[in-house]
Amino acid sequence: MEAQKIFVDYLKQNDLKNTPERMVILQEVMKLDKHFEAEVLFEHIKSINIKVSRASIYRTLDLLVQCDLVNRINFDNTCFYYETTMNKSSHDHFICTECGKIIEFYYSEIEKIHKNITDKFELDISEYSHQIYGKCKDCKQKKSLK
Amino acid sequence: MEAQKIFVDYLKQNDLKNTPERMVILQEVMKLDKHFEAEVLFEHIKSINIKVSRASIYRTLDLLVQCDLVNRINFDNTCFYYETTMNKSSHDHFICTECGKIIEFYYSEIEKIHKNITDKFELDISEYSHQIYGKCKDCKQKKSLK
DNA sequence: CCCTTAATGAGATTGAGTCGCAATATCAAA
DNA sequence: TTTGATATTGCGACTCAATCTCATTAAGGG
Repeated sequence: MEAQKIFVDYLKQNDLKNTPERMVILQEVMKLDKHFEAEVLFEHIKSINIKVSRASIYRTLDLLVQCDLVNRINFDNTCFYYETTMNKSSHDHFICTECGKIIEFYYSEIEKIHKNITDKFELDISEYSHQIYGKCKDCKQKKSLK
Repeated sequence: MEAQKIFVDYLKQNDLKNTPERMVILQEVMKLDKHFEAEVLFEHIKSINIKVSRASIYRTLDLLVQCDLVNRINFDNTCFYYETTMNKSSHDHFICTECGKIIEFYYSEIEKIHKNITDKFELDISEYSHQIYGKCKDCKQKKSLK
């Protein structure tokens, strides 16, 4: 299903209004295929001469996370990062602490673990966060050359 | 090995000085058996009439993390949480988004995944972060009674 | 077209965490 | 011991993402 339809439906079902600001934000977010920061999105939208306030950026990103069009990820505690979920399967991230490079990975075991925990403790899992930090191949070699 | 000896050795090996502030912080941290916030530790130490500045709390916690006596965990992006590693094996956390309850869990598959990724991408993993969010058994039931 | 209700923008505010710097303490070597 | 190079401390100022306030504006059902 198309992202815009999902979002519009979500708004309607929750008595929220379909505003130009929300549509612009969705549209620009869907163009991004990498992880991005709220501030960067704000600057980007400003740079194409569309006026949307910082507060609306944050508020709308929250909505997009709630209707599962966007994931919010906490890489480094400096700020949240966002990524669209469309055409992407569940995945986790490796972050190189030297150069910032990000490697996405997927292991079905993760899902099995979550299923197991859900059953064992009778939980209702809504989201999860799994990041690995370290040095990537290149940075590891650079380091050892010194 | 005793925590204090590990810390003192670490300081010596890195040309860092053994100061009363550092010893007090270590001592108070080791008394805590739950996850705690830097600010709470700061207030606690102030409350027992020991004078250590906020900056020293943060700086010393960083050192304790570096010498592996303490883990730094990012639960909710409001702030970092810390926990001692002594007498504890590697584990991850489930955080109830309703009541804040934390369940610790361990699956050896996580380590296998990390080993696999390390080999595949030739990485050098230094740390990882794995949290699951949702409702615990109690909060799930409360919710469904409404 | 109205009217209720939600949304927006601008700027103030928050709060964890960091930084700069002068004053002070540590500790190895003399 | 005493000295001196260097690390550490504390304080307060600062940063910066994110949130909040609130007056104004807009959406959209009836």
